[in-house]
Amino acid sequence: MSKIFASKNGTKKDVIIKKAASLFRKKGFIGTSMRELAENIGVEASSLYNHIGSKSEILQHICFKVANDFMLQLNETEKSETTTINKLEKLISFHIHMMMDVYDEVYVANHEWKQLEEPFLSNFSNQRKLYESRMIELIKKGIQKKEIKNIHPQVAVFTILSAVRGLELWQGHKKIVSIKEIETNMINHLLNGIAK
Amino acid sequence: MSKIFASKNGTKKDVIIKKAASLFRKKGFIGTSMRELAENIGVEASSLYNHIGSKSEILQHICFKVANDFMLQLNETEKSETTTINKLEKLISFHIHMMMDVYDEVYVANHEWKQLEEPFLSNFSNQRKLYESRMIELIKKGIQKKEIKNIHPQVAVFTILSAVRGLELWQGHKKIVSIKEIETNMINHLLNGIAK
DNA sequence: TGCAAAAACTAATAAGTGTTAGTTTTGTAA
DNA sequence: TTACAAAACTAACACTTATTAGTTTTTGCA
Repeated sequence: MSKIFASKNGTKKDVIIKKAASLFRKKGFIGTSMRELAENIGVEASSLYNHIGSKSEILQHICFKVANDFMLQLNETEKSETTTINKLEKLISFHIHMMMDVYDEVYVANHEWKQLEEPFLSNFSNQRKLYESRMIELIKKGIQKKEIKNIHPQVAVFTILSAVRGLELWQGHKKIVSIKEIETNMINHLLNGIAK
Repeated sequence: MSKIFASKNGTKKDVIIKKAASLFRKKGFIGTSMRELAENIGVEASSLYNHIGSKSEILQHICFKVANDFMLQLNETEKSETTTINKLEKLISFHIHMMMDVYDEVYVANHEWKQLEEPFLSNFSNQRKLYESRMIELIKKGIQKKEIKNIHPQVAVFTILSAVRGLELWQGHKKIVSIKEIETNMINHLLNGIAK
């Protein structure tokens, strides 16, 4: 059944999660009811449970998909043989494109992950901390190699991550300023401030 | 009644709003029930309505108090006769201290303002936009005076605002890294990247 | 065409929501 | 001590919540 449907948009589960991401972003996880989600899909609330286990499971899917994407990119960047500044540039660029391409999902992962239930809450929180500490290590190496000024690595990482996270504020301004322009300006701003 | 109480912590309304800010930050505006808030204060939910008009009114108080504080500081900074870089430094410093001193309130204003009802929602949204555009003007003048590189002012403002907003991530790390250290590092990072 | 499975439906559950009405307790000042 | 007002209480309202059970419809394949 519905194979054509599936080949276009993925399984119905995928459709539900996609729509949920959009609603969770706009109204929050708690602020979005299963009835509202169902109505947006064109189905009764109870029918959703033929495809998903619970409301919380939807949030898990969204958050861990995003976390996984960022982790994979970090793995790849760490492996690549290039300068530290170049690695940071790659990471920042990836953040920017994720924020633009899968805005709803990234936003929800950033804002609603605290609504996850255990053990997912701890798991997600640990992944975030791990991501941060690996970026800190990256900067430390850059300082050792004298590519980067003698700054406080942790503060630098938080500043960079916060700045790119704030790209969510750009939603609605995308027509006025091109993504490319945002990208080059932000990378310059954030890396000129620390590069030697 | 309770005049001693009042002189210490302000009116009972103030106590309610303070506790609400703490809960709203941890569990979100919708995620916090009036019963839960009441229990945290040591009272029945209905008793809260002797001091506040509605749940929504609490959120209004929090959001507009914060917005007002930032606006006042911006007014003062604009008036002060100093370099543009110095003005930006002042503003960034103010953001950092607000985030550290009234963390709950600033966090709630940043994350939960979308739950405001009209006309407060529009009012708040307009204040944010006004704040941004006045910072953009500041940077434009800095470029004219050749104090600042020829960057995209809007991107720079968003980058700075996002970075300082991200200071909320520092909650819990405050003991490890001193505020002063965070402050000087962030200001250098954010201003070295754009100063000529 | 008939069968089995997938996915929709209706109806109900138990719990929780903000808020109000009406009443009782508490604290202050005369 | 009495009177008044502030602020607490109990109980209830009318809804909304996520989720389940049981049933019917729809679908794809043999």
